[in-house]
Amino acid sequence: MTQKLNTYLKENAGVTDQQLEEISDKLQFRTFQKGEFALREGQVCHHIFYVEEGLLRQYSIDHLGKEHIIQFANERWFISDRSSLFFNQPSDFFIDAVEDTKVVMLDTDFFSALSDISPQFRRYNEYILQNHIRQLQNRVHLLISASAEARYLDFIRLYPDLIQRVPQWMIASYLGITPESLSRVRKELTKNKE
Amino acid sequence: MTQKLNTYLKENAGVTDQQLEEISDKLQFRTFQKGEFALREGQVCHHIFYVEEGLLRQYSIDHLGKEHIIQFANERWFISDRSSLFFNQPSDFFIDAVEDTKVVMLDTDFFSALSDISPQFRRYNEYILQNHIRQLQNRVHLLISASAEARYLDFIRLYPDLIQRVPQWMIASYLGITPESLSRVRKELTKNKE
DNA sequence: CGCGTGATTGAAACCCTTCAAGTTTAGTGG
DNA sequence: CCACTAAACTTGAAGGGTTTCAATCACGCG
Repeated sequence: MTQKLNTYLKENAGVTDQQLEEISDKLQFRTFQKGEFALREGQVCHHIFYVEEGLLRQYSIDHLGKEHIIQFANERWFISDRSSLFFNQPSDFFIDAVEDTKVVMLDTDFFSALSDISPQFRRYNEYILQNHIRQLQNRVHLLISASAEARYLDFIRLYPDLIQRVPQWMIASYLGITPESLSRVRKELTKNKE
Repeated sequence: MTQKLNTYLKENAGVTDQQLEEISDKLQFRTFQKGEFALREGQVCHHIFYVEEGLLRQYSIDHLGKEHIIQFANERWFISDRSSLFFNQPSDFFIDAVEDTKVVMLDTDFFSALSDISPQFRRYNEYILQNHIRQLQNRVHLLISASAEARYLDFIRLYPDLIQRVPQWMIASYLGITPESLSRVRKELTKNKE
């Protein structure tokens, strides 16, 4: 058992060492090099990835070959195609490494197994899901109501650390605009600061 | 206990009559007339609403006074501001009735209480949450990658019944476009069919 | 009937995209 | 450590999709 996920679950979800022992067979460890795929379109997703170090992203490629980034996951975040995982369907998405990344791969039933033996984790799991819903709802709200500039400002407010680590064109893709547009938005913003 | 939620939980989540008895104090029944509010911006949301009959919508109003619809909920759907409910914060949203609507109002702890006494419901609750995430992810994906026309086509594919029940300007608001744009999109579509 | 709400249509404006070119940055091999 | 190259970022001009504003039309309801 890795130290980090261990610590994370003990601190945040009140999971005990003994409980972690019981389900240790549902874990694998891996590293992905920058650019390496954790999931490809068409595959069924069999794991939830917990990022110990590094950065993963989930994205689709449309019929014009353009990438659309659904989610980033850096340290202490879970990422997965829950659609594919939970409903056992081929994924529409890719997941790959933006940086060299160390992950823990959790089996499909890791969460339910841990839920069965730990009521505290059960609540924590619900917290994770509710939080995910909240975040997605926020994003939908921004996408239907806010300009490119407002969305960018929200992004840097929410994920200030990612700005340093993610190339600008990926942020543009996450925001649903072109790299050129983001460049111009940033130019405007520095202008107004002076 | 209303017949409909009762039946729903028994059929979909394997909940027993006895279990339903135990938590019957966490339920209230209400009707909302068309236009009546179930939740206003600034209030803390204390319930999850299960729609037995009718149609609710959740939306925000921006600084220009424009409405942005986050979600519709018709028969057999749950709706709530989970952000406000789960994290006990004032809501950014309104929920009101698009049609006269009969609902069951579930207390904040209804779901966790039922989860504690029914492992089957626990899994069903997780299913609901996962499904919600899947739906929201899909919507984010459409919003960052698809044109107004494509988003509208997706809407009528997913919610064919709502087309009949929801005024066009609300659909536009849900899609993140103006009523005028939606009108033009529809005009184009009928043209191409001929 | 007349009023209000929702839907449509047109013209101009605006935001963002596209395409193309140029500049900067980062990584690689000599 | 420099030279080279590819990738990322910037900038400009033209175009497209969507919005805005205003006017008109359609419909249901008191």
